[in-house]
Amino acid sequence: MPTSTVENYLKAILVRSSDEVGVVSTGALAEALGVTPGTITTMVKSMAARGLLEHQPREGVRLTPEGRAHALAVVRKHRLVETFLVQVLQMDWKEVHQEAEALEHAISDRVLLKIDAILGHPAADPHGDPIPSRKSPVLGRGKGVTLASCEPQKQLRVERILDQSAPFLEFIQKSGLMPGARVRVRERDRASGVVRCDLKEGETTLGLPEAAKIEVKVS
Amino acid sequence: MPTSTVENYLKAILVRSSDEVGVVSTGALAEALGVTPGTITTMVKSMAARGLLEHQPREGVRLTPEGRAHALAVVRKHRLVETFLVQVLQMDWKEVHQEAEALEHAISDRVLLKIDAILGHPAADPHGDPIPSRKSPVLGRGKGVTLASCEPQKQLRVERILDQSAPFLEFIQKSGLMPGARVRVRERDRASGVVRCDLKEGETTLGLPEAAKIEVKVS
DNA sequence: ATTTTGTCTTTGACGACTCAAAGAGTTTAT
DNA sequence: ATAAACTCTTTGAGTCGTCAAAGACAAAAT
Ligand SMILES: [Mn+2]
Ligand SMILES: [Mn+2]
Ligand SMILES: [Mn+2]
Ligand SMILES: [Mn+2]
Repeated sequence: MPTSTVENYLKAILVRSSDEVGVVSTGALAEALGVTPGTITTMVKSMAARGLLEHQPREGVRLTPEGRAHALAVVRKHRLVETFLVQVLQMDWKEVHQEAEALEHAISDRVLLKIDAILGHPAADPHGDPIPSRKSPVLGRGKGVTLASCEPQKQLRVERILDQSAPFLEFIQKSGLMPGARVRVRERDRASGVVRCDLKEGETTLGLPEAAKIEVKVS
Repeated sequence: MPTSTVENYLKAILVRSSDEVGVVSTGALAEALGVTPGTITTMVKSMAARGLLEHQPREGVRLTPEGRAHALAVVRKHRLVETFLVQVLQMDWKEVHQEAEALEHAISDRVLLKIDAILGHPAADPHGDPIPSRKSPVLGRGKGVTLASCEPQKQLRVERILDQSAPFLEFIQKSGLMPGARVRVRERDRASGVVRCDLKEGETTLGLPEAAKIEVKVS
């Protein structure tokens, strides 16, 4: 059984290996996990010895099928727990990511089955992130259009928030841009870097990089 | 923040310091925690240095007020989680102790508040163990009568099961002796060491040491 | 072609937790 | 009173996860 440290490493690698080859640099991991590069090299060697990943020195790291399977299981736990905390325990949307960060390592598969059943096998978590199913080794990653890239004036629906940081989620909540909300881009001004949107409850304005973190779908 | 290892040590000490002075021997802890005596001595020294307990070498260990408060908080978490797993997630009575053993270290106070509220601030867990409240530093310990010590022929109610081991819980469940059940001791034979009880659903027979693990109340 | 810069790895060290085995103290039996 | 038995502590060592600092490599600049 991997420790929770190893599980966090696996998750960080999975979520960053979006490109075709699936290689992640040790530097990116150091950044993501908040440890020094030397620590990453050490851990990565021990994880490679355990068969969880392959390490090309000075190149990067790639999950083995076993490592990938375990990483997906952890992501599944994380997202089901988040959904449970919001829907059953009525917790605040902005808090659940942090809580799930710990619970994902403590919840057994038995408990997870119960949670999944009570929730009715949801497909996405409260941030719109897809919940990997037990059988499909998929992890959809921000391929859709965003408020920064969509056509203006169309009726849209918020699909997914691509930034879990508390201040950003706070803003999303305040302005009513949570997943499921209907929204329309009134204008997008490249020069000033500003996007203006209409919502049911009034309007809201945000910067282009922020708009790019809100995935939408034509509806 | 104590690690989960330290939390388990605190809990083990609390639950074994039932006597007036509240002293627990390092040997008893080694036994309870499944580590060697030398490990206990080492850990106990570091916990004493952190102010969680006092250590009289070759005598034993006693929690400080701070250590005691933290231990009670962990026990509270454990028992509320057990209750939640049974009542909300409908998990099997015999499994929840094991699950709670991990979750008690991963659940935040915020989540605990929600759980406590949803359950309606219960006073006892599924085994009948009292749930310490946030304010009362109490931990009632098997002071009542048991099936081995009560008067025969009286109408009783099962209050508490004093053994969390899976096989024993399995037997309790099978024979219908779970907390809340009505029961009457038909006969107790010191010579053969056997207790015979009548329940709503038939009768059951058990040994004296086992009967002593079932706390009851006249009803 | 060198040098510089940026990234990655190695090395030595540490804290937390654990064990096995040897040592010290205490209690009980002879 | 001495020995035996029991319990507890010490010592030396190992694993895991981490850091700081020094070293190696590769890409980019000159
Ligand atoms: Mn985590
Ligand atoms: Mn999420
Ligand atoms: Mn525990
Ligand atoms: Mn219990």
